[in-house]
Amino acid sequence: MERITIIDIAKMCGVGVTTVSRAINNHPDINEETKMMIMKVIKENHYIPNNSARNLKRAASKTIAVLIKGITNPFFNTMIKVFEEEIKRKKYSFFLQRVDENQDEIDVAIELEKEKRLKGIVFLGGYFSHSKEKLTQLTVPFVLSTIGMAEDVEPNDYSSVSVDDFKESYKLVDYLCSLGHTKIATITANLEDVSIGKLRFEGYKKALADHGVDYNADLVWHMKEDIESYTMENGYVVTKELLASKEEFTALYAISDSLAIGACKALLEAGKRVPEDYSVAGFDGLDISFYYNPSITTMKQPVGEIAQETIKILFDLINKKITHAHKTFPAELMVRESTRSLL
Amino acid sequence: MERITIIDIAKMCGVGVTTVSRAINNHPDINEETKMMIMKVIKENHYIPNNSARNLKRAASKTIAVLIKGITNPFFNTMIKVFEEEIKRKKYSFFLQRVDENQDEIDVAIELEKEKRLKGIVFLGGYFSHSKEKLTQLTVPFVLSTIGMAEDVEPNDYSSVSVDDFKESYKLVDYLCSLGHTKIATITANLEDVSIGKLRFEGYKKALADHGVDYNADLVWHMKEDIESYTMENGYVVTKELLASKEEFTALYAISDSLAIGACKALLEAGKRVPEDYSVAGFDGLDISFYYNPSITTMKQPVGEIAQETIKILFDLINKKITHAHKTFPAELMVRESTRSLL
DNA sequence: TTGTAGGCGTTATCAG
DNA sequence: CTGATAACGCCTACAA
Repeated sequence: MERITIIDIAKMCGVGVTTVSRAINNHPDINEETKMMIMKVIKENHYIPNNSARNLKRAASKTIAVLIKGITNPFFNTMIKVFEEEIKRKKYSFFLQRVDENQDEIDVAIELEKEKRLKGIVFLGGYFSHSKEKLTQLTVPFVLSTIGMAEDVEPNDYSSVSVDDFKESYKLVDYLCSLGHTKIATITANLEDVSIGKLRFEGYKKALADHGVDYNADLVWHMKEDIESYTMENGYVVTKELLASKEEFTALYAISDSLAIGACKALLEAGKRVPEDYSVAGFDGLDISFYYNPSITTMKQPVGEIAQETIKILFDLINKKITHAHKTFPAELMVRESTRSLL
Repeated sequence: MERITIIDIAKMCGVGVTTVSRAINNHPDINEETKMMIMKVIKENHYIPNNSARNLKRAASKTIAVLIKGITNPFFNTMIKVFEEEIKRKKYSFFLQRVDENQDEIDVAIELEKEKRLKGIVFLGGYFSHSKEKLTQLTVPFVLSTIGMAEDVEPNDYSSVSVDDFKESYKLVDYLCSLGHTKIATITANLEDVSIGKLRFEGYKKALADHGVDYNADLVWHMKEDIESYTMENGYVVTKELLASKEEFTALYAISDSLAIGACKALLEAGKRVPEDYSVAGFDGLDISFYYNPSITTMKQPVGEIAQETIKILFDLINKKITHAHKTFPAELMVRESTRSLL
């Protein structure tokens, strides 16, 4: 099968390559009729321009890439949809790239920026702890969406949109305390975690402290390293161990809804009732937290708004209206069936 | 910020571009020392080769693309992971591309094939009804994984791996009947559906017929068009309508687990018990079907095996061991808490 | 409105 | 082992 190129089309049409190029790219300087004719020939011969060649030649394309780390996260789907809509509305094209858990997203971004002549980048998920030097290798505007940042990164070096994980986590545990719970177990990230896992855990500790509840390390359980993190399975397994430990508790705070659901399952399987025997709360506000039985009390992240604001900031950056921006949205406490008052 | 190219690197190293190229691509014909030196300069200057230029020049790359339609489907994640592992194990690189619901996957594939010089393609999800003419525009091997095919497409024109949706759906409904259920409502696809939705529905009808149960159109409910299909929300809304209709039934078969969960929620909210008042069954075998309360009886698709076989066939195609192949895996009936016997 | 020719950054060829 | 140089397929001055 011969590769058919723009030159072939030009020959078939008896015109120059320029004209064909113009027909393809909706260039104004072209006769409508010849354009029609060319397009017809193109269709008939199933000619498709080679993107590599285009990108190579083009000085800049109007495309925005979204790099997503940990495609597992269920609420990314919603965000991606919003990104796509907003980007298309601005007449830019949209490119989604998954980046592996153990890949450096900045490296991927740099490569992609050159390859596709990107106008902007959105980083979704994962954890950022790159040096300023690395960050400045990115020559196009970028925004971090729902991403944990290392504390030592200069806020002036990047833009971000997210929820205040510390504060919102605090609110949730505060709510649990206000229901009279004092023995609140938690399923949280590993100790080395420095991202949202840590923030949510800090919120937990602070809330307990503010309620005069002594911190009890025996109530703190970490996700299993050998199971994918933040999954139902992880919550399930950890909760089984928690139960087996005979440690007393009246409420369980899992730092994600998926963990919470796994926890509920483990509780229910052990013949316990939720919330009669144990209150359970999650975090994120996934759809399933509503559909689960019992429905799960959680902090709902305003994913749509986060996504929208991300794009807004990105375009402000592109249009040089701003040099950087940080926006945090409040999460919403969804009080549902899985928690009850002890008072 | 100046774009730095291979030529710049060559100059800085005092060597020719060829040598630099060799260093980058691990070509054997190069002195280890000069290679070291060049790599060092590359690192220091953060030089990154331009992929567009590479793809343009390269005759063929060793990359396999996976085109996925409807990223929403939760079990695709598992499959993607397997694809990635298997492809990397074969020393090929892996490229994942999402294709929009209303985009023609073949068009995307053709474009990508040229751009990236693909060696093979996996199509995941969606529905296929392309003409032979269209299919043959694809000059590289491809395999359809978990995809519904129109009946009029020549099996010799493509390869596929999936579950027999008709047969497995039949088995599930057969099981429901064997529990003594005769009034089995179903939440299914729209009438125009010609893909897995139709197949599963046909399986439902056949099973009823074989058990001598009269087909009752009033028990057949279709997903809402204005809500994303196969979602919990869709199952939830439809089931509310079903309940409001006062139509009598003892079991509900939703053609996906997500629909089934939405259905359960609607039932539970209405004060009904599952399975005491209504048995509920789903299809797919998602993780959540196990974690839900009650756990959902379902047909579990062997997603890992399907993914593995997909890659195996793809490489057989690439190595010209075969010209096409079709493989169907059996699904596994998972009898769980959401269904009960009437006998 | 149309065509010619040069170059985008790499890799492959082929001669040193 | 190394280095010019010609493609790869397209876009875009510039000239016609």
